[in-house]
Amino acid sequence: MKISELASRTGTTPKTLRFYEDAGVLLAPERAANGYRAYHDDAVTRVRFVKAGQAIGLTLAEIRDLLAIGDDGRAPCSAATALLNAQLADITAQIRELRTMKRDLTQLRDRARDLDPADCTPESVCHIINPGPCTCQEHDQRSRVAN
Amino acid sequence: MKISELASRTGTTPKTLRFYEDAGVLLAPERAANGYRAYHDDAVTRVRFVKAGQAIGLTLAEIRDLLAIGDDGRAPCSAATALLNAQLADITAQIRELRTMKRDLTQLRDRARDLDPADCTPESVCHIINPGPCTCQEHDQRSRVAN
DNA sequence: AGATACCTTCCAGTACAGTGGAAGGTCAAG
DNA sequence: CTTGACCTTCCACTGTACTGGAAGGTATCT
Repeated sequence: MKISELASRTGTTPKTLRFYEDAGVLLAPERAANGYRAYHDDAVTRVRFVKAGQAIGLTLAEIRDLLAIGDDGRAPCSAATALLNAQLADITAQIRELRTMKRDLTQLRDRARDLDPADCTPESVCHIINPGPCTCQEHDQRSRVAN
Repeated sequence: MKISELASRTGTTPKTLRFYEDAGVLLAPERAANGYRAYHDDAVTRVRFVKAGQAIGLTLAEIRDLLAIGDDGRAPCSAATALLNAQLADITAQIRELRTMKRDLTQLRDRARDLDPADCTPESVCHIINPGPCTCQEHDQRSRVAN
């Protein structure tokens, strides 16, 4: 199969597939007499695996390492499990961080509703986003913006 | 105040402050006779504002635009509110996406517990991450692995 | 023969927020 | 007078996953 067929079979592009080869996630395929890449059917599986990995947030480097283990004939089970757990911890941390952000953002927005633009002074540049020494109570420990 | 003082007062580095100036979030300060940057005290406020913006996930470009409005003498209130709402929507979407990922990851991990490494076959490269047509029930509407 | 739709390689650029380092100027202390 | 700690500019690089485009070869259709 030529590169554009592999691309359409896997929902990607020839450009991306060549990039994956460079990145080491796809093995260099055989070449036809004319120099065109000639993929086996199992390349489809491999590309799908790459996409499955990406879908759970793995980087191409992580996917490449996992694939390299399989290519060596070893079962990537323990590496995969480790990655899964690391990824889970990572995602969980990211969610926590985003939730904190969201809470802050919501607080800021709710506070902005109660503010009169007339109160705007450039003391804190913009007291909507940076509730500094303006309308509200203040004491300068950076615990405020982040809270 | 010289650049390293501003840096230590705001918990950043001279390098970053020069970068911020290039990026347009910090105004070019006056220069001392020797060419050194000479910052006013309000630069501290400005840098803190930048950090407050970053803490809620704004990009330097967004922060820069907000600051430019303030620098023009206009109150950035409406722009700030709009950004806040956009940001809120964005973060919410990101959280949703991460939660989906987390659910998938958890499922994968739980399934991996029940798998025997002996079942590993390279059919799906790694059935932990890419539960393909292997040990388990599966049906993959697109023809499965023709390799 | 020409058009077109592929294919090849290689180089460069995107977004983001910095960081590293070289080459050189300045300043205070010893 | 030298040392060391600053400061200046400028250029390049980091990581991530591509994307764009140029220059050229190939295959197929008309």
